[in-house]
Amino acid sequence: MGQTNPPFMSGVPELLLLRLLEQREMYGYELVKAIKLVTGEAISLGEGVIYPVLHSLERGGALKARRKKVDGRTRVYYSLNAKGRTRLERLQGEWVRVQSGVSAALEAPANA
Amino acid sequence: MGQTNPPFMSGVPELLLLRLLEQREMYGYELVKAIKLVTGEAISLGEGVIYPVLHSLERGGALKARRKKVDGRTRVYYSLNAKGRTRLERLQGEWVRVQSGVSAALEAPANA
DNA sequence: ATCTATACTTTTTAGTTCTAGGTATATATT
DNA sequence: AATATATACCTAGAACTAAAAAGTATAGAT
Repeated sequence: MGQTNPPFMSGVPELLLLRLLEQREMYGYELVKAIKLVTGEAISLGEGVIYPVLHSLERGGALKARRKKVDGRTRVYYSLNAKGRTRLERLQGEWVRVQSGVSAALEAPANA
Repeated sequence: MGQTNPPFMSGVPELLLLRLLEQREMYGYELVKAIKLVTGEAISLGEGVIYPVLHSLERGGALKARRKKVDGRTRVYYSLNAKGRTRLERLQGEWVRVQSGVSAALEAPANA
């Protein structure tokens, strides 16, 4: 008892973050802009979504953080480590599964 | 104030229900099985998800309910009305938008 | 007699995401 | 000089969904 699964469609913000960080290290504010960009404006996640996810991924050992001073401002750059790559693969697999399922439902005339 | 948007990935259970009911009238228990079937087991929504959604859609005027007695058991058949068809179109459009956005993010090498 | 499948329902809990605020520095504008 | 905008971080609280769990009841199979 007490063992609950996360909502079946969740984890997309996380998936997007991990996918971007797989390509190169980035900082939070940069990720906010990047997500809007790569999704063609389709998805827009505010800082209030991004930062908490970054922190929880770091706590969970999926991300490594590195502070860097640039132009007097401090940036926190995040990069994937092994655990993060595993997690990315898992989330990506789940997404493809769900996405395929929904597509099937939408396309199927579903009759003889 | 007080005006909040729904989570950007939500509404998939609703979308699936509406899509199935667009094809023919069905009852709750039937929908539970049908969703598993048409999504190729990718998505499995329990009765605790289906019934509340059906009720709220009915209250909102998107669905019409019709009770029917079959073999001593009572079934509540639901069918789409105009409002439901509009809602289906909107949700489907949203889904396609988000789905495309995520796909773009997953596929993009995103560099020069 | 018991178990499984059908059929509906509601309550509680868990979890994510959204909004809205807050701090602070640098640069551009008026 | 003052103000506005962009950068960059952070968090608390609210809103909302969906999951789990349990409950009622009938029919049919073992």
